[in-house]
Amino acid sequence: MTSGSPDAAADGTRWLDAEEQKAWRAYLFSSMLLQDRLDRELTHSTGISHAYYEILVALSETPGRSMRMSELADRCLSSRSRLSHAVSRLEERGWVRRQTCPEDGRGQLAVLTDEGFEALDAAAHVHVESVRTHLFDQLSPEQIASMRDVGETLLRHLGPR
Amino acid sequence: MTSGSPDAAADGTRWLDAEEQKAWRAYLFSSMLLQDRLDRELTHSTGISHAYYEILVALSETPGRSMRMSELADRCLSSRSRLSHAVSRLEERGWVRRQTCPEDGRGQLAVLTDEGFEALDAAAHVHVESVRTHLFDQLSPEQIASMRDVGETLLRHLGPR
DNA sequence: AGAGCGTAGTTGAAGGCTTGACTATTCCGC
DNA sequence: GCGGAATAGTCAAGCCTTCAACTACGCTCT
Repeated sequence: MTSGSPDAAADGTRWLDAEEQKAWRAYLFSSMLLQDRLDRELTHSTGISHAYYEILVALSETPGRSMRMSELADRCLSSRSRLSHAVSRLEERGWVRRQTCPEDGRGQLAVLTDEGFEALDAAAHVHVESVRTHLFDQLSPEQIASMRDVGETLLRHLGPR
Repeated sequence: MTSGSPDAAADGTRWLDAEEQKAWRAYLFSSMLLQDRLDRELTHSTGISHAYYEILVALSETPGRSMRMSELADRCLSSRSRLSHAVSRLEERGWVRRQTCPEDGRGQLAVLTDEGFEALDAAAHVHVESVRTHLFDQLSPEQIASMRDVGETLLRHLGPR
């Protein structure tokens, strides 16, 4: 919807003016295209989607290579249900296994297996190279700094759900 | 994967250093959270997902409120198959109808109905207000300008598939 | 005219995600 | 320690997306 007035209209809606529209669309489309591109390159050359990759990364970065399901879900910006399904599929591939949590009988630990670590290692090369090619190689140091600044500002607002 | 060296390692992979990691994650997580938030607010208060919204917007901005399927797919960053399914569902709701293209017998035109336009009109208020609240209200004019600049730079690289 | 090729769009099956309901376990106040 | 509330995780149904055919039409060369 392109609508007339730059600020609050008669109906109270604060429509976007033409410049704001352009800024918003450039941001939206670029982030969608970038995510799409990275996900496809990763999926096609390793068989691991970006969502699964994030799970493996999170586990690999933790001492013991294991994490509670809920914590893992939070880190991966995933719902619990989605994570549960994803871990089941990773388990089928032999990359992760479940283990009941010693401290809390309700809890489950997702543990990265050695096979999982190897798969991640292979995927990491591909993924990092993609991020460099499509993001860092395209931007100046100043642009990278602004990108981070904008990202962090938005995170402070969006982070606490 | 957090890996040691800042630049090209022995294996040739140009790993990200700690600062690059932070910049990349801030960008990725903020754009994911933002899209998720906007989509949820729109879906919950209007029953229209962001993907459908984009389709309706594209149609509404065109003279005749109609567009060829392929062109529509491109504008919505959608595959043809995905768009075809989506239009079928919008058709069931009575918001869009299909019409064979006069100039090219192979082609189909998606046409926005009056009901579709009304639904879009209602949704637009909600969506624009969300974008303001979660994006523009959070950023300074300088940040907005950088966001646009970064987005446009990335688009020039990613746009031509 | 007709063969062959490219383009436009659709379809169906397979798999992923979301929602909401459900089970199991722990925590807390008495 | 016991009953109720809260928390952790799973599961099933339904929707969405993807992939790979598949149909239908137009274009070109002979």
